[in-house]
Amino acid sequence: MSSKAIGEDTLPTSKPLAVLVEPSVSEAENVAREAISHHRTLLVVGKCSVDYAGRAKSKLEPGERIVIVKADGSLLVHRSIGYEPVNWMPGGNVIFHVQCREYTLDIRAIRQKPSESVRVSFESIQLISALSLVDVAEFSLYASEEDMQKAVLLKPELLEEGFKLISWEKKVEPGFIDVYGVDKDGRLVVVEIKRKTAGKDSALQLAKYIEAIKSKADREVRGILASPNIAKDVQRLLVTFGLEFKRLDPRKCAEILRRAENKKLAEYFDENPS
Amino acid sequence: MSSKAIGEDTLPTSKPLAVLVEPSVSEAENVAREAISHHRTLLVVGKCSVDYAGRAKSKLEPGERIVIVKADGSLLVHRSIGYEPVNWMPGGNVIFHVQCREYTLDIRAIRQKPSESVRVSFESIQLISALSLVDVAEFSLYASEEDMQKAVLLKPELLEEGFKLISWEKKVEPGFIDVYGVDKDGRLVVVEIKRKTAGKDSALQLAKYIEAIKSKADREVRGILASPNIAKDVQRLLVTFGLEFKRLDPRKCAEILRRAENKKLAEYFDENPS
DNA sequence: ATATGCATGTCGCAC
DNA sequence: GTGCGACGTGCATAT
Repeated sequence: MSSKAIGEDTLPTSKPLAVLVEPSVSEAENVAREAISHHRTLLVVGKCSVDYAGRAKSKLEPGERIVIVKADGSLLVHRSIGYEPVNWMPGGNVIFHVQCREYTLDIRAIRQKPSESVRVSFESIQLISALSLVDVAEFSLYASEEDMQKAVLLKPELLEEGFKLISWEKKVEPGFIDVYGVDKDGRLVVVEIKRKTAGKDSALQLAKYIEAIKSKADREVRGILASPNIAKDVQRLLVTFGLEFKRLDPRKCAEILRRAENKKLAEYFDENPS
Repeated sequence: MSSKAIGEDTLPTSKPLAVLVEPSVSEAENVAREAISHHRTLLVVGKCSVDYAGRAKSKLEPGERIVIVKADGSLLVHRSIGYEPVNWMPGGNVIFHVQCREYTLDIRAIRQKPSESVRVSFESIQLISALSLVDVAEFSLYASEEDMQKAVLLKPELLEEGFKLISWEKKVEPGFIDVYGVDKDGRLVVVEIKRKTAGKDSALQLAKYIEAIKSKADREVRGILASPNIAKDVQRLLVTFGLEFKRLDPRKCAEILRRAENKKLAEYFDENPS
């Protein structure tokens, strides 16, 4: 989970490779050409028009915007309002052409599959900068295991249609069962929840719980391993023990909790401690 | 369709309100606070970490990124690669807090509905700029009427299920029928295509075509007005003449043409000139 | 390679 | 306000 790059703390923050305020288009051309050819990040603020042709066609009359060209070839044109770029090009196999015409600086981005192109034509530039952004940090989007359990308790149908909750954190011989219930056919179900990719230990743990329940209830008991994913070799284990896997998306769980309004939920769980 | 703002050509391009290269966090704080409170555009490049909590949760460890805060309250955090922002806040009812802590500049964006917040914490800043972007230009995304007709000819089901093409640009007394065919029940159908919002003239023209066909064929004839939209008062006219409206999205049409590969399509139409 | 489903989707439009 | 569909959706995953 550690995501610090080696030397990240010891290296000083990068300086901009270039910053020009109100340059001429030809001065800006050099910066733009260098930045794009060396796969740096290019940042341009200026008055420009934009034409797009490909999956559709579009025309944007002159106005002052922020344009970003990234190292991977993605291009963004942002107006003064709006979350979304008004024009763009997703990164990938994108070819750029930087050209200084009479009084304009043109940046063209072209890609195949789908075939489309964007041309940004600057008639004046307020600010241009070439940047060498150092960013190797990890981005993590998550819900905690507790969050995922709460989501399942709130919406048991996340596991399967017709699942009815009996209890949670149920004490059995080997430990605590995350979620316990019955399926639509009346069979007992033991659920083991894992926040991330489930390993062998999860399957083994689940198998033990099931044995514990079976020995007491003397009924058919299903076991469901609910996690975002399972390790490859766990699949065999599931088959061996007759267990099932249910993919559970932590982001989806997080969204469900949001919708249920965490505050009220917390009260509910405080008042009903398993 | 003209979209030039009054005075747009006579006013000089805006100058950046502020541009600071490698400022201290406290210097940057002033710029950020001013820009946000006056609903300007704020542009920051620097080493930052980002935390998001709301519909989901996310954590982004320190790295150098581009951060934009727009006049409408939208916030974007862009890494060195990728079309999409790694973190963001859509514009609208967003409240910002700018705070200079010991050695960091924090920018927090908070909104309700859905309840979520993003905090960007800068530990160093390469470049910060407050901008007053003048941009009143119109953005138009379109397919030509010819494109829309080609799309309908390629995919008649755009009009309705079971529509069979008979001909196009068919000559009748008052002029040319855009598209002519039969519906799934064998009734004749006359289609009038408009690239933009259809006015009364479109409905009247369509009605004339239908009369012309009826007088010759002596069969039931349906009339469909296909366009992105119809003017409010046209609705009454449609009812009066027993005409129908079918919404036709020019962007969708443009995409259909793309998929059909324009080149081959052009050949086809050249070889089959109505 | 294409087909399918999800997204912190966002956004616009009808009800 | 709320729900529904479209998007130059983008993007990942499964086939």
